[in-house]
Amino acid sequence: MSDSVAPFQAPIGTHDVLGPESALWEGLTAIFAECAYRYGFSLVMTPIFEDVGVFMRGIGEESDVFKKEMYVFQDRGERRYALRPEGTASVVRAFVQHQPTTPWKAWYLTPAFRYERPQKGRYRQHYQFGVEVLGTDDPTVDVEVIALAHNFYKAIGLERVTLLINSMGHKECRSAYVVVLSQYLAEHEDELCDEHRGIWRHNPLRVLDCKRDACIEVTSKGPLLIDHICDDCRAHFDRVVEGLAAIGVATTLSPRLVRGFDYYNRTTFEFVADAFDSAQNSIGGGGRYDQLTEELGGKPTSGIGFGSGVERILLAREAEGVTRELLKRTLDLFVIDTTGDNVVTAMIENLRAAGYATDRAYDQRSMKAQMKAADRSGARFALLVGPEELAAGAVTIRDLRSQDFGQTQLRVDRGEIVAAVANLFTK
RNA sequence: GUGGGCGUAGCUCAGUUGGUUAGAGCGCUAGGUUGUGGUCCUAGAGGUCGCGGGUUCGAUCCCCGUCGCUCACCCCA
Repeated sequence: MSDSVAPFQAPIGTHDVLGPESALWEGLTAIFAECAYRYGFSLVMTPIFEDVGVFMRGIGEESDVFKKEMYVFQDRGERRYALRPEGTASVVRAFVQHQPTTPWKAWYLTPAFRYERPQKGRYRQHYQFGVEVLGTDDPTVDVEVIALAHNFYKAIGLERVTLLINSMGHKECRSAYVVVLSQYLAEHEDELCDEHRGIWRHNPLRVLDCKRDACIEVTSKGPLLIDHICDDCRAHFDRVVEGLAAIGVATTLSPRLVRGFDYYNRTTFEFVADAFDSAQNSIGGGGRYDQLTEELGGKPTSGIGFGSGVERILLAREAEGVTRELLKRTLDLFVIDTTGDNVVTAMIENLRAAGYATDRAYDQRSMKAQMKAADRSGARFALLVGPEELAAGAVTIRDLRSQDFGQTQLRVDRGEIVAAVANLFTK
């Protein structure tokens, strides 16, 4: 700590990830990338900030996320930019800009920013894995996107995850339904929760998503969107549900599922972590957005995507008590050197070049201190070089897992080290 | 944006119904023992008790403000 200046901290609602937790992040990322790869996706990277219009047109001017949670700023050229609050809009903008051949399948890992009060599972900067498919409205792709997510959760050890699914129909279905719903809500206005009683007209669909008993009571008896979608939308939805059933993915029809971004139509879905008892138990979700490319100035192109919050995945894993390691990140070798000779530095470089994760102590510490460091490093073997070994051109190799305090250590010539180590690891 | 809880060593936390030099465990450093590590022993470093103001003879403890953390609401990943 400094004498005069208070130490800086990460901004509110953001966090640093250090080891050993960061190994979990590496593992999740590797597994997600592998899942995406198996489904034929390739990585897409887009800027974390975009013209404000991308999100205004994308997630919708009227959405809460756009109205009160955007990080908007002006650059020196007076351009109005925003940090991305979610992944889809930017990726679709990139699609419109570059017009890759379709179907275009892209996956990403990105930070997302929302200006809101942080709490468990909710941050100002969080991370999302996601995939998008542009250029087809084949229900098969809906099935595959959902299956990818399903398999990803399974691969990282989550078992108690429920898939909620609904269809929002297309634009015309929805506006017709809103009329019916509004009529119904008007008749039952005084039964709604305090929050929605006065303002439900502003966005009737939101009432469906209300978690309060009063609203649930009313809407559970009211008209359902799924019953008011057109035949085409219904057929599309049925194909999705049947497709999922055919590959053994269990679905829970959730007629009241309404997601927060305006661009969704037809298939919408959400993955809920049952073990994570919180209002933030939604670990991922997505849906179809067949009008979004047009909103962003492109040709009409169907699209569907899925996003999942990394922090919430980790909370869900914790809640389920999943302890399975995702990625082995342990040291192979720790070199103890009391001579400070460059011969040792060269030897270590050789071991690293041969593929062994190798660390060492610095600052010419005592043998005891270095042995202790080796022990705590988690390395499998310690390689010791003292004055005696240096003079003899040799190294002492010691198994740090054994309890015998070095009675079985072996000594090899420096030139034979890589071979000797390889031999030890194959045992 | 609104409301609750919290803020003491690197980490996890005690503690003082306000009273002289603020504690523990872990970690860290040095030394001893162990054939050169994991156990054990000894010693040591490290704290403006978040920050600012007030009450008081005296505040880490009480009051106010502020910043931060945390949890909840709205909404979302």
